[in-house]
This record gives sequence, C-alpha cells and structure tokens, in this order.
Amino acid sequence: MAASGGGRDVLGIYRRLVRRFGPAGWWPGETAFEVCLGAILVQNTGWTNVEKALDRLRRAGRLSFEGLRDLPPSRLGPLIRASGTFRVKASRVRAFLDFLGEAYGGRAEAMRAEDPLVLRRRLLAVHGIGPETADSIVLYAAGLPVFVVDAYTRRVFSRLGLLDGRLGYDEVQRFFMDRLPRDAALFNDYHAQIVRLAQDFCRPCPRCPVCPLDGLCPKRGV
DNA sequence: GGCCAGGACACCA
DNA sequence: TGGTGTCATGGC
Repeated sequence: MAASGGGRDVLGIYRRLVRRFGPAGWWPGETAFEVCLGAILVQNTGWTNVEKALDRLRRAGRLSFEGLRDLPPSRLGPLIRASGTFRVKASRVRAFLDFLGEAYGGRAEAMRAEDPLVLRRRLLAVHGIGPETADSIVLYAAGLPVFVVDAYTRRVFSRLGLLDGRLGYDEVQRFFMDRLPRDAALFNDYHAQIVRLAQDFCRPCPRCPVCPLDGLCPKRGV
C-alpha cells in the first residue's frame, strides 16, 4: 500500500484530514451504555434530535440500564419522541436491553472483553440492530476494531471517486479494513473525521461549499 | 410546506 | 435477491 501522507490512498486521506483539522476522536456519550442508546436512536435521524431524546432520558433519571430495564415500550416511547420513529425505536431499545441483560448482566462495559466479530454477530441477532448500529456499538461502546460505514462514509468516498455508491455495507467496510491497520483508535477517529467532513463541508449536492480536500474531490466547488 | 437526516425491517415480485 | 414502503420528529 502506498502510505504517503498526502495521497489519495485511504490512510493518506486520513492523515490529510488530521493535519488539517486535528484529531476528532469521538462519539458523543458519557458511558458505554449511553453510546449504545445513541447508536440505536440515531438511525435515519440527525444527531441533534438524538441529543434531545438523551437529555430527556437523563432528566428523567432513566439514562442507564437500571433506569430503563423495567420500562415497557409504551412508556419509553414518549421519552425518546424527539429522535423520530419513536415507536419503532422504543421496541428496538427494549430488544437491546433484553440482550444486554441476558448476555452481559446489563453492563455495556463487559462487551469490551468480547471478540469483535463475536460481539458483532451477537448484536446483529438483536431485532432492530443492523450492520451500522452493530458496528457503532462494537467500535465506540466496546472499543473494538471494526470500521463503521454510514451514509456520510458513502457520500464522502463516492464523491471522491474512490467508492461505488451502489456497493453493499460489507463491501464498503471491507474496502476500508483491507486498507488500514486493524486499530480501534484509528477506526474511531477516521469515522469521526468523515462525519465532521460530511457535516461541515461535504453536504448533499448542490449544498456543498468548497471542499477542504483540495484537489481530491472531483466535485469541489459545486 | 417540502425536504432531509449517521437505518432497519417487512413485504412483494 | 433486489426494490419499495414504512416508521416520525425537528431543522432549514
């Protein structure tokens, strides 16, 4: 792999972003449990709405496994209303709570001791947890090395001309993991860089201003 | 008022 | 197996 500091290779693009913006190391959430909840609530939603829902849970003293484990979806729904599709998400959070209780005694931190692929497979078996949500939990809550693919990842890299936007989730994930060292801290910060880039610059056309990846984005300035 | 936002699932051909 | 509809709120 050509691992230059300023190339179009996957690691080179990361280094370029870090040089320009600094590390973004990140997932908004105080605890592993909160990260898990955020990963479910953010499905097809903007993070600002998720923050409202998490704030409401926090104010209600429910932002913990113990605070939520006995709450039926009918009572959970109103608390997470701001994050959208709240009936659907209430049942998904309920399913995750059942899983967390049975598999890890309600301790999200206990997932850290798991093998990443085993944890991923177990999460995917939970109703309402798909590939992106599972990977977000594995990487950001458990701190284990899997690369998270989301709409931002697809947008940025397809616009750079490096990814076919029609590829499936697993194929896109393999694209990154085949080209990067298996390092949770790197995967964490890389995804954070992509999110920041997508939110601040690489907006859906025609709303994107001048791209900060000068010379990389073929649509810069659109 | 319309469109979009860090998905996942059920259903159908 | 791939395409489509559904869930639903809040910001712009």
